[in-house]
Amino acid sequence: MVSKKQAAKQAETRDKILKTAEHIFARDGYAGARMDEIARMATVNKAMIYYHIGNKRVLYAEVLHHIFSNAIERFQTSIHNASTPEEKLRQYLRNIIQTIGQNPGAAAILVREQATGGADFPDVIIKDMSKIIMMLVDILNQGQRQGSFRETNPFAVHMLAIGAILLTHTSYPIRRRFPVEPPEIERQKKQPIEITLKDIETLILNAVRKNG
Amino acid sequence: MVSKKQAAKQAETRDKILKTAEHIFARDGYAGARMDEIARMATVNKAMIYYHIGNKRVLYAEVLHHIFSNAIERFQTSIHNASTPEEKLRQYLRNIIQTIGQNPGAAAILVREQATGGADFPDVIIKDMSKIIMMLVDILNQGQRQGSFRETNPFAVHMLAIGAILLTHTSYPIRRRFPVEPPEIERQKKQPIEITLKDIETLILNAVRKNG
Amino acid sequence: MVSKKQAAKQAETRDKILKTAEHIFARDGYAGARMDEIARMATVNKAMIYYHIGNKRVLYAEVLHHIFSNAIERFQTSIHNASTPEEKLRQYLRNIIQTIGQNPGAAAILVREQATGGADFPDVIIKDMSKIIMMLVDILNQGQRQGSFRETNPFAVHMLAIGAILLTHTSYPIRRRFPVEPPEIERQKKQPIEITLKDIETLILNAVRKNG
Amino acid sequence: MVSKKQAAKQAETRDKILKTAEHIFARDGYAGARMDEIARMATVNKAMIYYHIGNKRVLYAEVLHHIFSNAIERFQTSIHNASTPEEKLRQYLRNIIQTIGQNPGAAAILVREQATGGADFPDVIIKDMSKIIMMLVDILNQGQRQGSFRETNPFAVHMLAIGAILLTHTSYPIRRRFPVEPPEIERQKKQPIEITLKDIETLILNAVRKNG
DNA sequence: AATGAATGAGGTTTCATTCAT
DNA sequence: TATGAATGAAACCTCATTCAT
Repeated sequence: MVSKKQAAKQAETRDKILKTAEHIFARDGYAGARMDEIARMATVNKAMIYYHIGNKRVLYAEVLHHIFSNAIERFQTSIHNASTPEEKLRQYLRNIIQTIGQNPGAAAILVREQATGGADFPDVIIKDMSKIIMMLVDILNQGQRQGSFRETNPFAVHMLAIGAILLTHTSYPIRRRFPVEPPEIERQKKQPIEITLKDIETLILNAVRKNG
Repeated sequence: MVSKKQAAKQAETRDKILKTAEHIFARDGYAGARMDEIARMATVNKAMIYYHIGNKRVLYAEVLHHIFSNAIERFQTSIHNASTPEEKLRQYLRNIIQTIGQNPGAAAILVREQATGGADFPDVIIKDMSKIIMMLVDILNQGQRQGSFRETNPFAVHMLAIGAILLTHTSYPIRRRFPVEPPEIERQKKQPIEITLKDIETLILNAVRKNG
Repeated sequence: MVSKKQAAKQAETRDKILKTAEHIFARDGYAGARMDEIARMATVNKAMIYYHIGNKRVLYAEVLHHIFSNAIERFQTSIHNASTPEEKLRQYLRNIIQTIGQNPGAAAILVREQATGGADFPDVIIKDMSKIIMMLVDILNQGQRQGSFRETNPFAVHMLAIGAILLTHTSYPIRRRFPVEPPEIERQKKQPIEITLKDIETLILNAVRKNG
Repeated sequence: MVSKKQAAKQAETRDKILKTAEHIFARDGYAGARMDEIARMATVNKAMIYYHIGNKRVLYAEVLHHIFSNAIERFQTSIHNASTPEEKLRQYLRNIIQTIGQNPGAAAILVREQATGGADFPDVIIKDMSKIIMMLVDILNQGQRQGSFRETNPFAVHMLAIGAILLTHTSYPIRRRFPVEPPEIERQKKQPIEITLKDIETLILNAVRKNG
């Protein structure tokens, strides 16, 4: 007999834990994260993590899952609405940018995972990522057939997009430390992340389109 | 009075440690790496790491330094030989590709460090990275003035280049796990890393050139 | 919601650790003491020391604090009850003797700390020691004004008292190894610690009183 | 065939090691002392300590021996020159004071050793200390028979003398940290060690003499 | 005699996980 | 459910001692 109130509270606790865990995993990586700190920051007893979720690995998987299930869902919708391949590609890139932007910590976790060779990536997620690439393949193919896109290697385009977006996010704090000289460059250096991302979008479109 | 033999052996030991450490840090990250394993894999007594180099943090810093001082040096040379801005940019990209390709583990470490916000990055290295960007700025400016390049945001171009190259390297193991359907895509998926990188190079050139 | 039983057990664990630590620190000194042994002798998991108290330094400081706060409290009470300065001085000495006698290990720790120049002594304790000296100063002054005590240097008297008492305690095991000749001396050598202390008390009174 | 020069240099090295070791052992105690630091401070290769002297225990024993053989020798001479028991006692106390004063570090080591129960004290030294007590016994007996001294417990007198002198030396740094109030006491607190020792001498004489 | 390198045992501390209440 | 206490494995680091040159 679990009352609704209890169920709600339980869900809330679970959520608090996951959100905190995402933050810590993003900051410290899997090995660097401490169950103690996660519990403390979530104002939850350490044993409760084990009770509600499971051990460190499970918690990590859950965090990944949480990030992705949230993200991919929102992702797949808005592309069909676009008409031309160019518009679709633009939509596609904006989706990725938005998705990553809305999940603070997600970028860092993703990037780290890549570095590990993704040994900890659950298959579900791999499958989801694969779907995303296939969507890109479709868009590029369509554009090629219509004559508006060049012939390109979709994996290379994918690397370009994801790599640049992730790096832009994760390198942001470092970038501010760069010493640069001419004042005009200094201004560009300080520009907000969104502008850089917008320019990346344009560059990728230029790279793919037949002639700008 | 230290014999030459001893001095040589000492350098060798130091080197063995650093090389092994680079490998392990790349694979497991800072927190995940184990001093024990580094010592074992380097076939060196654990205490020797502390004797020759220092504690874990120092070892890590040394590894970073080793990677960068090796890399950046090789880097800055070959660009002046190129004549046209396009050729220079190509040279520039190939240099980055080569440099990262020749330092196994460097990519993973770099990428992780980004994820941390680079808190552990020594200033020297930041300065070096800055120099690399400034080189890119010069090349892009020159191309613009000559009318062969579009007007671009150099930071965005930098993110595109470094992000894509790093991701291509670090994601290589994951990529092989992608399930993809049409056999022609499957073939592309399996293509060696060098081909993807070549295609990335082309894409970036396209993105920057006025009209391909 | 912590049950009373748990709270009691917690206090008990803390106490067990502190008591054992006092013993070990007294026997082996700070550097010589082993956290392992303290844990084993206290029948407590090693990590519990860190959980309940802290690292080795903190444990040591806690032990010092424990000794002193226990001691000084009991100390300051009984002197006011005495009437004549002579009686007060006697009371004072007996208090010190008792206090040190009741804290096995305290003497050794104190003595060692002196040898270090007390670098590790918390200020609180220094202050407490200072209070004790000031009490002695008062007693001696009062006796002088009344004409029953000689004019003396209170610091010298303090050294005499504390030095002799501490040494009597700490040197007890060594003393038994002294080879002495005439049987009557041998008998004195073997006398229990309390008799020596009593005689020290008398000697100090004689040293201070105007004429025995 | 060892040349004289070599022998001299060897002795010099030995001496440097012993002197440094005395200093370090005095400061850090046996367990706290580090062979590394001793070697470094003596500007001697670590292995040389083992070559010239032996392992840590042996080094420590050697330091103790060095302190005592130097000290006790000088000690036993000058007492016979005195005529009255009172003069002899004064002579005796001054000898102890001087001996301890001239061996910086000796006091600290001695005091620590007492705290350990002197487990590491060689028998030779115990015997020497015994001789010193017997000298005191003789002086006190003589004085009693002549009617100038009270009947006293020689062990108690010995504790008084040694305890106070050692404590005065070892506690000197701590004493300066005592907060004391009336300016006249403050002045006394700051007085040099020699004055306190002189006053201790007087106090002990008063304690033993029949009527001051 | 002298040096720098090496060794191995052991010391302090941390941390994921579980237990008792 | 929730808490503080407990556990044991292992991680980092140190240090006395020895070796090779």
